[in-house]
Amino acid sequence: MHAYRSHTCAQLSSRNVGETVRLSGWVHRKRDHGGVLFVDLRDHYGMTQIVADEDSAALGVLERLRAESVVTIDGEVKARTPETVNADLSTGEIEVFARAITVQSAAEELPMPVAGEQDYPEDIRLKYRFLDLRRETMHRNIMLRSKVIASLRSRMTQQGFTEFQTPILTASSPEGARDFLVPSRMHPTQFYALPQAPQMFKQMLMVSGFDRYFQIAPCFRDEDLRADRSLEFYQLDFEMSFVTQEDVFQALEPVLAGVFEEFAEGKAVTPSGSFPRIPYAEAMLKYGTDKPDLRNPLIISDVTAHFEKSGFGLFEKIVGGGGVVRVIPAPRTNEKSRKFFDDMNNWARSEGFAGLGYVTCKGGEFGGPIAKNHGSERMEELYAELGLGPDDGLFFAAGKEKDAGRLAGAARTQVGEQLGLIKENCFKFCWIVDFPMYEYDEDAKKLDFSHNPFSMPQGEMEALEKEDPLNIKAWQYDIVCNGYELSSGAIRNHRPDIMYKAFEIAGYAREDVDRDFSGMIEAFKLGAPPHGGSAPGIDRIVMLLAGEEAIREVIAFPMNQRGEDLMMGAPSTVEATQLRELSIRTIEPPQKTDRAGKAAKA
RNA sequence: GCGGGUGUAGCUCAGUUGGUUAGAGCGCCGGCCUGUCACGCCGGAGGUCGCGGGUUCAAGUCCCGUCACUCGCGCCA
Repeated sequence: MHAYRSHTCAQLSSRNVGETVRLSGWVHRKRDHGGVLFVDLRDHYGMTQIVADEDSAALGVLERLRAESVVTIDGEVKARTPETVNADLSTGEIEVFARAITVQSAAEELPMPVAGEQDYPEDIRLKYRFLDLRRETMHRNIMLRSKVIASLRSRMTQQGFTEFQTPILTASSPEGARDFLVPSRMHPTQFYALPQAPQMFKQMLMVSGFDRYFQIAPCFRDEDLRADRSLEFYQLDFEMSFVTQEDVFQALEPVLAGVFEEFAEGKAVTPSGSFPRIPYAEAMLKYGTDKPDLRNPLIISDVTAHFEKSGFGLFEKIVGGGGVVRVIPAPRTNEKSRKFFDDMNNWARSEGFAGLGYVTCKGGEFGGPIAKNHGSERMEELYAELGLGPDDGLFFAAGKEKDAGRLAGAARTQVGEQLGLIKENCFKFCWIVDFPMYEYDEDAKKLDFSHNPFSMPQGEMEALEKEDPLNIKAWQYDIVCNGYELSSGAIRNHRPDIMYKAFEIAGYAREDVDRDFSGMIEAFKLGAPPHGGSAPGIDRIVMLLAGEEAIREVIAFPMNQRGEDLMMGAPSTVEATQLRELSIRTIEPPQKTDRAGKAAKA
């Protein structure tokens, strides 16, 4: 017999009754009845009930063992009597009568239990991640992650993509997020950077003629964390040669729709080939964000024109000053109390906005200060134009276009949630397209790239030369699912002449481009195919499929929101000799005690 | 850097208007229990009410500060 097991804890059934078996696993739960004792023995695969009574040598040992101890049980498979069968357990028709036990690892008292699905503080979960990962939901999430990645990989391969690896130690780039830097021992005072994305490398692979690249790529960005964003994350990074935006869409839609259909457990998924395409400007108006949740049926409207002249002075003043008024319908809120509308206003204030106006409507009777001052006749006009019914309320977001748009977008989500309008059990995808190439930077008082400077402008050189830069769109696109940005991509600018011109508009001299992006410019001067791609975020995909609200729930060993690994104690101070080798001197030596409890080394 | 929320036993939480010795469940320790599957019963240990200061005859409760965790804003082409 094998040293540790003849079967897993999920394998035995009534077919095995009478067999002598050996099982190994964790003591999940213990039920001690004195003369008879039950143990739920758990491994990766499942659970089997172990029984011991006074005829068993294992009884005394099992009585003293704590939960989560690891044991090997030798015993016999016995059928359970009909009234003791456990229908909730796949092995519930049998149990194993323990003849002998070997304790592989006796567990001490646990800082958090493994059995049960109760919530525990995240810092404890992260410090004892190995315990947390034993729990059913986490274990399932991590397994799902692996399956999703395997599925993505095979779907990409089937579409003729080739998997590559690109460097982790690479060069810092002035564009984009803050880099993680790695000091070079061999080149004192110089640093490598961890890749924010393998952007340059995948484009270089296209220049190298490989045609279709992909990679499950680790990416690193030294920016503050969010529930859906960590310092390190994985992307399904891909790039294609000789393609238009349309070709990229047709390559990615079946992969994403396919993997979601495969793992969505029956939830509706936007079918491949029918992802709606929403221009950026339209998304900002109708949804108040460039990552709209299409499960929410509410649509924002601009009603600025209605308030150019209005008895409601505040809005008239805002509009007169170049601001806008946007509205979010609140369908069938006639029965809602005044408190509902006031709470929404308080919510807006707590989010840091000036406030959220409202009009109530009950059987066609308007209420609230806006309606009163604007006049019911003009309100009726507005309602008719918006197609609102006599029992629909209305929320108002007014101010500078950027602020009002953002408030309207947040309010759209809040109203949708409060009124229970968000459709559940579905994944609604869309493309956001036609991102502007440039935007006006209010702080720097100059034009700047609004997103990726390496995207091809729509209209190419002609547009750059003739159009108002603020009207130029880029061949740039995002995929959004249920309000999460899943991927960002572009048709790249592979033409040095257009590149120089694009940078010139944003105020960068030819020498700046040559200095900062020499590798890419050089490559593009020696024969570059038109190319483009995208990079869906794998952590977010798995998070959505797992029904979780934080990527930490689908990452085996994540950091907390402060970028700390509480299990490993990272980041940490290092030995002075290590720093000396790297020609590094730290300023303001850290005095803090780190998470592992060890004092920082001076 | 800024704002919201939370902080009471190892864990999840309750704690009234500021008023006696701060409670419950789970876990832990001891005892009992031969059919449980969140086993049950009896008993016990376990608390710097995050920390510091203030108000008060009296603070878990009120005030100020601070720290930790968390969510968001800024940031993230």
